[in-house]
Amino acid sequence: MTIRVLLADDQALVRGALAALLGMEPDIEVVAEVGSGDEVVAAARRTGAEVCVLDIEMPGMDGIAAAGEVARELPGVRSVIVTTFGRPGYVRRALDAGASGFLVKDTPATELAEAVRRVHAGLRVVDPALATESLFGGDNPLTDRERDVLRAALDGSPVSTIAGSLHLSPGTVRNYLSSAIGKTATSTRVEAARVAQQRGWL
Amino acid sequence: MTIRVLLADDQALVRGALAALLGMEPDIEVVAEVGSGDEVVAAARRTGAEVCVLDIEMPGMDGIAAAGEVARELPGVRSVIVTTFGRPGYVRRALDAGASGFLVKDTPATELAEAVRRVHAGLRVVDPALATESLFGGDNPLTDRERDVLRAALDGSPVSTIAGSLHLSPGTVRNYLSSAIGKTATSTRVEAARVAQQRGWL
DNA sequence: ACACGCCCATGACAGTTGTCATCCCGGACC
DNA sequence: GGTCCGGGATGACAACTGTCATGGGCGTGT
Repeated sequence: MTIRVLLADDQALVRGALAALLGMEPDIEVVAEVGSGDEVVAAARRTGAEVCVLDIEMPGMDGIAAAGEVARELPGVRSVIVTTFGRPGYVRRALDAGASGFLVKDTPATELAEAVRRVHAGLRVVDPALATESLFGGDNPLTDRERDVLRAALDGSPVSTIAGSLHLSPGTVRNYLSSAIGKTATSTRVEAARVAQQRGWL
Repeated sequence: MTIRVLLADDQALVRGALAALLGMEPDIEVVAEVGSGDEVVAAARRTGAEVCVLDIEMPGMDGIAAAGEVARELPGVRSVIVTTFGRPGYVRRALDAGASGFLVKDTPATELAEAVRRVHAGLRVVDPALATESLFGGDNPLTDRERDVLRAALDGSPVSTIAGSLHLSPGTVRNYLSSAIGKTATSTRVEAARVAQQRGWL
């Protein structure tokens, strides 16, 4: 009696490699592999997956959103988030969305299978270093609009462009940016956007 | 008689997964795994690796620099670059440094082993889509100093900070930025920095 | 010797950005 | 009803940024 696992990662090589890694465990069987978050629920339902291993950074629906959809649509199916970036805000968002596990890709390869087993048994698994950091790191102080303008400011576009894409007045955009710069303790909109992103606030 | 492979990737989980993937091939043996570019040559020499599979994005020495060191220090040992980002400039730089292969992490998992075999046999392997793009994408038009200021401008720091960290006059920094903005057809320093990075010009 | 390109700098100018005060509107909460 | 907070906006001001002209020094080719 094996644990049926679904794998979601947009990088085919990494996806295949993870499948090979998990496939070496006698008690684990990879029953589905998908390359985007949108396909997760359908594939999990079709193949009867019991645990979903989800990357966050994917085109279309990201791993956190996919975990949320899985939790709503397929009760009993658990999710483990596996991601490159150990951003404090991600952990909170992932667990709130209904994920049961959270690992960063620096963790030793042997621990993935162990995490899958634990999650399958109904336990929660969170990278310990990240767990404390996310508790201490505090909450997201940004308002909805501040997040919007920061996302639009990430690539360094001028205020006029941001205002156009959000259908706001340039002056309003500058107000939100100024407020976000204050909350992130930075001095330019791009610094504020990067800091916010690194903390998982966007 | 198997092909002896060294794996370098800073993400332990991915590294282990790639090892599992390659380990499934009967004619390939993973003889070393390292987490940074600095360890590559020593580990390759110690274990008698014949092919090095190198990620570009690593702390310390990156995969391209490591491939260059391997080519200089261990003639006969070949390198395959495996990276997340298919940036046109990377291909050129990697091949110039002495790498024999270049793959992006979107490629199907089955092709990695095949690439290792080809490279071991003395052939060159380059992702076909990227090969044409890098030929057409043209060369890096930036001067050394322009690259320096763009790297320092990536996170959105104000000119005064960039000038301080490079020991240059603020006016000089603005001149280089202005020139780089022109060459990248952008309108702010951060846009220029991001465009240059995406093309592998930094 | 000369031209060329890169490095480094200064000064001036217009345009953009960050800050602040101030306003209006609509919920939510006491 | 009053207070607070978020969304949206305007106007003014100082600081920063992008552009351009102009200068000098240094190394490489012809």
